Amino acid sequence: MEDFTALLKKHNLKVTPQRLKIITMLHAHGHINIEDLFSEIREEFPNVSLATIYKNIHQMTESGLVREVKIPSLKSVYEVAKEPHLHMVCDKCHKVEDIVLDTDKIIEEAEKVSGYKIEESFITLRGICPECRHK
Amino acid sequence: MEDFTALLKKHNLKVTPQRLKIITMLHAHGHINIEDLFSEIREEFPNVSLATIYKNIHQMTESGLVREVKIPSLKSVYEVAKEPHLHMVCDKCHKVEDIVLDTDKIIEEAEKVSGYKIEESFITLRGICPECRHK
DNA sequence: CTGACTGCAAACGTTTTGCACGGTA
DNA sequence: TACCGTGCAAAACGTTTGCAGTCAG
Repeated sequence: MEDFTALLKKHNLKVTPQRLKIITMLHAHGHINIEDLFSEIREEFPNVSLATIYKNIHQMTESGLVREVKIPSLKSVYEVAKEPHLHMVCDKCHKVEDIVLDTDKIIEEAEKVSGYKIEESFITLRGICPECRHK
Repeated sequence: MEDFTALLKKHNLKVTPQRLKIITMLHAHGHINIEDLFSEIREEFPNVSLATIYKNIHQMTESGLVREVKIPSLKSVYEVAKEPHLHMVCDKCHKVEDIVLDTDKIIEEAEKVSGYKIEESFITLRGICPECRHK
């Protein structure tokens, strides 16, 4: 995905420089929290308001363009919505990575055990990343 | 588990009426957020302070007696720490339930794919509970 | 041209802190 | 008794809101 202008239009959001920058940052970082997002955007738009960041992140989240990811013991981070995936968090360097895995088995099992009709799954795995292990 | 006095002592926390009440509430509800916890405890201890709730929840979380559970689109809830389990959240009635499931397969698969050494997993499944489905 | 978006400032809700008093061990 | 825990009030945070000016469509 490269054309963020089209992405905004697809979600019925007007294309503004601030919004393009937000999506570009989310895409570049993979995952980023509000505070870091704000200070990075400030470098290019010194007058950008924190309120603008919040308003836009909420609009984008509601329109389905962006997703909030809640991770234990970390601030919420945001990502551009894409195919379902798991989150890996490193205990040492605190980076967040996506991995794609087939979760059908466990969902099916959970439905059987609980009687729920499951709509969505949120899986976060905590541990040590390969880079930190080899230090 | 019934003896909350012993549980507190085991975690090197002094036994106070407020702390006993907090654990009793967590245990009774399974999962509860700070706001609800506060108002329920107020019924028995009208002068209890919100600061006391926060301080104690933090201490209990740090000592490993209590766990925070972050759930998408809900406030954080807290639970008495117990064996590893998944969380089921109902989209309609918003209740949170625990289920115990074998997650070894998916953890193993994730370790293989990512190269991480996984220490802990956080799995939340969103859907409709049996009670809400049959209405 | 019109409605939506932005930046600013104020308001708001939640969580944390400092301190004097009281209770546990 | 010594320290830790409690309640209260104030402060600190993070997030939201209202509004006047500006910009995208």
